[in-house]
Amino acid sequence: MALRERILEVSREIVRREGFASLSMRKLAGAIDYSPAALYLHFRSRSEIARALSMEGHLRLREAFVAQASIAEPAARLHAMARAYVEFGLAEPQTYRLMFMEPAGSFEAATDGIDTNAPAVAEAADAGAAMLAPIADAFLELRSAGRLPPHAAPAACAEGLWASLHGVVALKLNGAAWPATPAETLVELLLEAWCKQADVRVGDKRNAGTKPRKAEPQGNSANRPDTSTR
Amino acid sequence: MALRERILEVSREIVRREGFASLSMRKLAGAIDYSPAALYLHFRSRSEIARALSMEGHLRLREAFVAQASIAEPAARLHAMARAYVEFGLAEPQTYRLMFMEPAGSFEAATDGIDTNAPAVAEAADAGAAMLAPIADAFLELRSAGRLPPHAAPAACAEGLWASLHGVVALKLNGAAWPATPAETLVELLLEAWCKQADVRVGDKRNAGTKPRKAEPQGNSANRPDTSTR
DNA sequence: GTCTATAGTGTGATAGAC
DNA sequence: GTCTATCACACTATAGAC
Repeated sequence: MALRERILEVSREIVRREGFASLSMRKLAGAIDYSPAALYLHFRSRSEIARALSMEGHLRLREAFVAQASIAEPAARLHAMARAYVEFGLAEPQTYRLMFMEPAGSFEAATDGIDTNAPAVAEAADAGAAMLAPIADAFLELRSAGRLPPHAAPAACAEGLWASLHGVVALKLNGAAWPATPAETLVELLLEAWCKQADVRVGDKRNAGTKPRKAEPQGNSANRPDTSTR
Repeated sequence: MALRERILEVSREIVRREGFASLSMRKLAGAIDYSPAALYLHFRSRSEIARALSMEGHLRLREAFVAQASIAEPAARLHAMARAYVEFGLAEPQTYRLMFMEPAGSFEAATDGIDTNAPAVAEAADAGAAMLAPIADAFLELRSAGRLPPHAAPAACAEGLWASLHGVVALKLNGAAWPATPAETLVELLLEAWCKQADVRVGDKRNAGTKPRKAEPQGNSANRPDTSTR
């Protein structure tokens, strides 16, 4: 029983270091000093391990978002969440790959049964919804405050911003020469474009910069609460 | 000699249909009715074929951009190029994957020699630069016209917009449930955000929509010149 | 230039003994 | 629960005959 946890633990480490592609059942078995066959007593297949690890990743990402929830000003909160997202992706490239850059069929093909397939898809959809919800909330607040055109659907905006951030991370992870612009700069540009209130930056390092038009009163919200969800 | 072309031709077709991952030397050899060994007389390795196909793709993408070059209004040109980009990605998912979603090491590892490695990287960088240049040009025009904040570097904006578009395409190609919003809608949102002149849509289908504030005179530029570069 | 044959290495998953 | 042994594949790339 503890073995299942141990398998996940070691898998997590291998994936983090070498990527899921290089996680083979043989290698994994060797790392936990068991025979390959033993793995199949706790996981139906290699892809099921992938799904488990992916879900773990989504959980961590969600926690990173929750840690920003106390920021009252919606644009600043969006900023913080966006930065957290990109930081997560760059800090754990292989986990991010597993979560967002694996072709859809990979996991579904694993659970071949029709019944067992459904929960997998639902699980993935839930993870997506849970990630997008706080972003959409922030957009909704922005729109309610008249800082966004009324025809901008919060859900669509959230997906659009997410896609943009994913683009930055994905290109950076590929390690090519392009884009040459640092990820942080790209994120700044992105958010400046998405919510046109770029001057509102609560409790951030470079607050003195450019044009400080409107200082937000709730500066205390910068003290992010500890990630005690864990 | 014609064999090299034939190899590329068949490879292109296989990749287009099944993706590069499923292009094996055996399968390829079978498809052209030669032995696997014959392939290595024209290509050093499988990855060299990948590079060739990727470059072909970049060429086609560039042509799609050139076809929009006659649109005088920079925001409208950006719109058109963005749409062309996403259309290309969605129309040729596997080629797009090969071009932008393959980890960087894939091709470089192929040409193992140190001398032969350099041109490969240069080639890739050239392709990136050639793709970004027209986008950056449009942003430069926008800024010169005072329609973009002066601190927005055109090159960075171009990379930012590219990353955003890539994010949309990449997520859509993965075939997951998210994002649920159609790609076209996301692109509209994206561009509305990036260049805040969303009402300028030259010669487009849904021109009558929303708020037609300023009709552009050069509607004739919508007739894209034939892609005769080929 | 092109072939046959094969080396060498990897993989996921399972049957059946203990 | 765990093992050994193995099935049944796939792959890139090369050696050497023609």
